[in-house]
Amino acid sequence: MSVTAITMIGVMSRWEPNARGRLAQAALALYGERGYEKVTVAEIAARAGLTERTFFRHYADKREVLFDGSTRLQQTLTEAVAAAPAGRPPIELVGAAIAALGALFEADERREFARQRQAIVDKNPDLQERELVKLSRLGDALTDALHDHDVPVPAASLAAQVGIAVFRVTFVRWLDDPASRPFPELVRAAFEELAAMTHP
Amino acid sequence: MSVTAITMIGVMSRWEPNARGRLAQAALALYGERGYEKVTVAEIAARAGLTERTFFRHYADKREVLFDGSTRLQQTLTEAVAAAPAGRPPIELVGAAIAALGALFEADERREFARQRQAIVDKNPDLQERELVKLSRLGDALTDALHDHDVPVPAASLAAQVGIAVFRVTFVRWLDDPASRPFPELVRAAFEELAAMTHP
DNA sequence: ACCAGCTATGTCAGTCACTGTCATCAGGCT
DNA sequence: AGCCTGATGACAGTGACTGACATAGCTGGT
Repeated sequence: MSVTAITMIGVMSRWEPNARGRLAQAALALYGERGYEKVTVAEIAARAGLTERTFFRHYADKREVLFDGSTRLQQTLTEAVAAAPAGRPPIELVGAAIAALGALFEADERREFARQRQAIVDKNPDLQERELVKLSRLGDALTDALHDHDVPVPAASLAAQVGIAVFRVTFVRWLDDPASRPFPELVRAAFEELAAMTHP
Repeated sequence: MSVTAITMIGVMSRWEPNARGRLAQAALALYGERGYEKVTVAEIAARAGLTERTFFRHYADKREVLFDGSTRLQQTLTEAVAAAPAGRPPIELVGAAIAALGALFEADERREFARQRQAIVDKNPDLQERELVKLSRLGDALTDALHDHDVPVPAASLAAQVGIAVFRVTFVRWLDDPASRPFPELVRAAFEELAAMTHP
């Protein structure tokens, strides 16, 4: 049993596997301990048992290591829109897509990871800058997905923008929720609030 | 007549005056000629007759030199909201505030400057990143201004987001407009489109 | 007129993010 | 065994940005 499940299942890599994951873990730990600015890339690489050069082969820059998940977020979002039945109102498509992100947030470790990550990002303007970009790209992807699903462009971009706004709010609530309610439930509640707000 | 009007009117500064403006002008020219990435800060400073260190005393970083106007934008926006009569619907306040930005875009040189600047920003992801941040902060400021003007928070943030979206669209149209219509006129037209879109 | 302080600038050394290039090493394939 | 490939290491270099200190010209008071 000295061989891990991953080693048995996955494609065997040479050297120590999962260099990318080790780098991300090391970065999160160090950023959390000393703050983003006071950590050098060389230190992250050293903690992961690698060199600085290798860090930059896995991540485009020092910030990107905290935003790795955004591609999976985008992918889940567009798949959910594509899988939805045709002819539904745009806001409903968006609601379903955002709720579908809950699948990525199920495990408790995920929430703990997200919490640490968010605490770091909230303390640094450069990281907030990058987060804005990621959310903007997420909105663009959502707009495209809606458009591919026969939603006319103006309605699509508006619905997508609203959807991203709801996501931001809901994500923070989910991180802070003392009752640990599941993410899709909070999404549903947020969209109901929104409906009540616009239909007095 | 060898003494310029500025020299006669303004407060005489030591050395050559307006170092900040010269840096901005040099940066715009060089970024335009060779692209943002292929220009060094030292080169910008040299063209302005200054040193690299002085550049960083005037601008926080290499990008910021292109985003100097955003503080005046923000100021104009909040003043316009504060000056509006109370009790009007939020979207109307926002429309008036965005239209008020036209005062900053009157002179033809302004349009030419904005055009050059936008061409540069559109070619570089780092600059686009910064632009997103500036627009986001503009939205925050607009939200605050609306809130101070007795608009409840949810309506304020929604109206502000919509306002920023309209601003982005209108600004591009204004830059490209072959008829050179004034900015506030285009803003009005955009808000009418929006109204028609939401009231079929 | 002199001195003191203030402010914008210059100078210099240093850190660190990021890149290009070449060497190396382990495993798979023939 | 020999070759190829993909991930890594080693190393040098560029350029953004910072901290510390020096200097020059103005400004105010005496």
